[in-house]
Amino acid sequence: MFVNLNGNRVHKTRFLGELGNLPQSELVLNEFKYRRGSEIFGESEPAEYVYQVADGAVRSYKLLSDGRRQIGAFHLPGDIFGLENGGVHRFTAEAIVNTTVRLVKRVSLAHVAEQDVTVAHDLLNMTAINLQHAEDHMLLLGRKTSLERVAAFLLEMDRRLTAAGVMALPMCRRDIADYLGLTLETVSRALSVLHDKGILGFLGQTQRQIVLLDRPKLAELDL
Amino acid sequence: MFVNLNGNRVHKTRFLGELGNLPQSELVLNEFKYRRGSEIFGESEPAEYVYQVADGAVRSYKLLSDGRRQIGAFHLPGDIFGLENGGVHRFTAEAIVNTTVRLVKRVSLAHVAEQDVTVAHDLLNMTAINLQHAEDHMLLLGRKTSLERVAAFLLEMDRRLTAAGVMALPMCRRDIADYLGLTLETVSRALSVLHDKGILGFLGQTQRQIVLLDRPKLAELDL
DNA sequence: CGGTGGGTTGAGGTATTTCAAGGCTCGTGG
DNA sequence: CCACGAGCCTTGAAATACCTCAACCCACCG
Repeated sequence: MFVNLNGNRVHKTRFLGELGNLPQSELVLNEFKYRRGSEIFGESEPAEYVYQVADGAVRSYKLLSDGRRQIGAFHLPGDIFGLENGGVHRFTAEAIVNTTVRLVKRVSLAHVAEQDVTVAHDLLNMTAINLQHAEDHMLLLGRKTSLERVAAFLLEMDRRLTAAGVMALPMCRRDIADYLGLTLETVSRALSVLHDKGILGFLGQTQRQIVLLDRPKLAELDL
Repeated sequence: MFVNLNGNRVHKTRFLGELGNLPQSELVLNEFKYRRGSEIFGESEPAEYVYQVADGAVRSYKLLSDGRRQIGAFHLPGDIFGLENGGVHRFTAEAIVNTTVRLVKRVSLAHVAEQDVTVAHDLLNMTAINLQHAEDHMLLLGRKTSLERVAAFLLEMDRRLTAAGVMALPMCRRDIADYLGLTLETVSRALSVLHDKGILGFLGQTQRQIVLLDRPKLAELDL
């Protein structure tokens, strides 16, 4: 083990799951740790690696020149991100909390895909899943009210990261806002409304741990 | 030639371009005509065919239960649409004007892709292009002002369909609005602003033919 | 302990929507 | 050939959902 320039720790491991049963010999790679807030890759940088979240959480986003930010996706343990068809990243990716990622060299993956049809198939599948998420998110961003957006967000997170009834959100209100095309105040108010309606509850004082008390009512708000 | 249930005309032809150099024998298929406003396929219908616009224009959109609509993309001559990785359409597609499409059976395409690596590659490529468009559109929908959205729309259409300096938009203001996450009035006002600033001009009384007089200024508004 | 990084809440401002009126074009039918 | 209605577009005025600005609270941490 050693330490890289960002103070992030590094050691060897193997890529897991989702990419079919890869011939592991081809795809041994590094495991990396990124500190809360540090950048994993930048928009328009050459895409050298493909990443998988081992532990933690990642946001990927685009910026406008004046600093407005749109988060396109949150990546949670098990998720693969940074997969590009062209050679260039189209988002910036940052660790939301201290995060461990596994990575493979993009070219070696492309190489394997040429040999192995199932891997090529998996690549297409993953791209299609990303596309579907983006399509659903366009509907949310273009046409839903703030309450509907927050409800949809909670349901998405509930689906993806609930352990035993409690949702421990890794991201702050500003991240949620930039994901939903709102301001952090509007997100906060929408959560308060849902809380007042008895649809959700908070655990602890941190406001990051949420319990969904009435999923059906939340689903009604989604549409 | 014959006429189908919708009164749309049909005859035989061959699929063109974009899918590499397909072994054409495998992919002979029908050419179809859809009348202005008619549905080509519906959301969540099984995806039997993949389509290419030969002539005309198509919108694909999602609806919320109360009728709010988000158009995810416009398809212009040469564009392929209705390509699904799963077996189900995730948008409704409608002809904006009288439109001719070519179509191949999805299964036969999948079959060819299994044999031919370059076709599989093209499929991934097309999905990745759709993904990129959706990602860019999320930024627009989540973070841009109405003027920026309309400017971006004009630049996109300029790039995709300008013939000799004049842009003949096939879609109405409401379609543009539902694409940009705005109301038709807001789109109309934004166009008026751009017109007043001397950035664009109208041709004829129809307001569908637009001339970009100052592309650099328009690009500034995009960001 | 004081500062910093979240988070909530209130008050006021504003971009966009909603509602409404009017104009133009085009197709249809008397 | 003209009248009429439907569709499309623009523009104004009023309403509103969301944003901005600001104050305050709390937890955490050097």
